[in-house]
Amino acid sequence: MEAAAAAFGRPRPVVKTEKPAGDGDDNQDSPSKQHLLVKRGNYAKQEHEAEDKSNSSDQKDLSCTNLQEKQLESARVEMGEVREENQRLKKSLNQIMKDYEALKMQFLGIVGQESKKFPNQDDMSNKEQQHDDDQIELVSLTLGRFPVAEKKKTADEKNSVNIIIGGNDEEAAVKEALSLGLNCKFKHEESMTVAVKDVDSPKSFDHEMREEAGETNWSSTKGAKTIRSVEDDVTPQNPPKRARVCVKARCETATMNDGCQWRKYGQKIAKGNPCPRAYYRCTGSPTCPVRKQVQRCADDMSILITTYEGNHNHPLPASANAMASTTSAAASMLLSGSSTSTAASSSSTNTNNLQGLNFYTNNSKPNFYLPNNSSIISSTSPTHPTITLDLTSNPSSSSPNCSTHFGKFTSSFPNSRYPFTSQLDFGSSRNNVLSWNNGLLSYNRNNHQTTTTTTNNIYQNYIQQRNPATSLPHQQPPLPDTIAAATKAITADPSFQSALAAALTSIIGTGGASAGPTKSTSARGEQSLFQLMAATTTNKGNGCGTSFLNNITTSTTTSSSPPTGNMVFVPASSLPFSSSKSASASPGDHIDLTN
DNA sequence: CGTGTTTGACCAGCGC
DNA sequence: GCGCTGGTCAAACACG
Repeated sequence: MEAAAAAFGRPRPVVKTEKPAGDGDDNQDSPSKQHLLVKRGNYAKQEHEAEDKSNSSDQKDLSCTNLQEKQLESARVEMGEVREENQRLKKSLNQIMKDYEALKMQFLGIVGQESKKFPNQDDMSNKEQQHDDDQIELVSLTLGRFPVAEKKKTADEKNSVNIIIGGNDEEAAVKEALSLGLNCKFKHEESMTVAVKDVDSPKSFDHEMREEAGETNWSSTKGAKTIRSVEDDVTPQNPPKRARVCVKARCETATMNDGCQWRKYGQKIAKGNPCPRAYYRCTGSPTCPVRKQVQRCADDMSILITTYEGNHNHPLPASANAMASTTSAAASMLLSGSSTSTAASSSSTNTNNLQGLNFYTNNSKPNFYLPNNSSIISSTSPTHPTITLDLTSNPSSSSPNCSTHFGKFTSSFPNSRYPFTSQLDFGSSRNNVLSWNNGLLSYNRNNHQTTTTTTNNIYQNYIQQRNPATSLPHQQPPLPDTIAAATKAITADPSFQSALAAALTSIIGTGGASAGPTKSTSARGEQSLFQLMAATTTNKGNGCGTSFLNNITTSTTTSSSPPTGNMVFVPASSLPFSSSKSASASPGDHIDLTN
């Protein structure tokens, strides 16, 4: 209760009032505490003075005793007031929790309706499906402090997805793990099923590749293919949409280190791409349905495209949780946004306000990243949504679209009737710049909306200093207000935060090396970005491990707060990397958080 | 010996 | 029906 109250930035007077006055309390953490302590100190002082007086004169004993009694009485009265205040706070918190529950139920209802709109396929069932039916995992989107998040995760284990956004209030400095709501539970079937063995995987995959590189040779002829999805439980009445989460990032190693344990079970040479596509299966649990495909971009070998499918049905380490959160959140966004595909077909920019989570879809804006719309449209089979978190900033890419966007959060929801592609263009925000440049991921927070994006990008300066020969990412041209607004809203989406943060985590975790889909990935006890950020920010006194993430959103909506500076992440690709087969060692992990 | 990788074979869906 | 393709399986192999 107290923790929850603290999470909402409320003082906690009860603790102090419960203690007897004058017990030598040296705790002066919070202003409220200090306030109470001062009061108590005054009382104690008065009492002490009264005692002195009583010692000096017996005649004054009676009056002093009366004074003490009065003081004691007043102290009791004040304690009672504090108790009342505490009760009010509790009531307020209870009301908030009730509101939250109501909103959550509303959200679940909306999600359920959304999924019904897409009675997609998925007649397949496999050996692992039954298991999943019994054990639908929870995916925790934790952008805040982990301990509570983990506890909550274990508490309400099934069919739930927790999105915990750390509070950004003053109480963040409190040591105890606090979690601030947005603890969204999704009915697994509907929203959260990221997973998915996208039948259409080849097409969407190829399509993304073509989008990225402007390539046209990639095979996109194949529609839905083999459905061997193991993961998602599919009820015949309400088959879930299949979603895939594709993360693009510059990575020189075999795979991105996302914290999970992966076992490679296959490799194929996909048509049109000389680079083989590797298939990995999560080994965190024997029945874990999560799989991922790893393939390098044909045009830019430095770009690693990792496609995740499925939800983990086992506990994940914090670092792995991040990526799981990414996939879940991204898929959630995608699936949520997909419901608006119909509307999106008639408008260039569409807003889907999902329980406060703004989701924008865009299907026709030329500015948006859809160089090859036709392939989506030509899709005849009810394909599956693919959301792409593009953290690559490829100045040298042959694709003009590539060069004009720092980071693209692209989701394609191919639909035979209402195909659309939504793109979250990180680079379009004038306040935030998240970009991969030469393997360096930079986040630039600029709270002054009138300021251009890159002017204050210390990271870019840093890049230039480190590698003057390196060309800076393409300057983001001014974008229409609609896009900017969409970007703002998207970046304000907790799901987006989660996806973004998790992607960052995965990339940074890749570290110099990592990658490895081997057992060593998690054996090293790698540290997630969140943890690193939490430690860093806490040490700096921000007191909130999620301040970084919060900044992402708050900076887009507020211009009053002073700029907090830039954060520069140096991922693996910019560092010497090992070419070992397992590529598990990550000595080069380097995170440079500069303020 | 256990675990993970490699790699050819196999399966299934789709287009012609 | 056939071929192509993506995806998976599983035996052989490698590694610690």
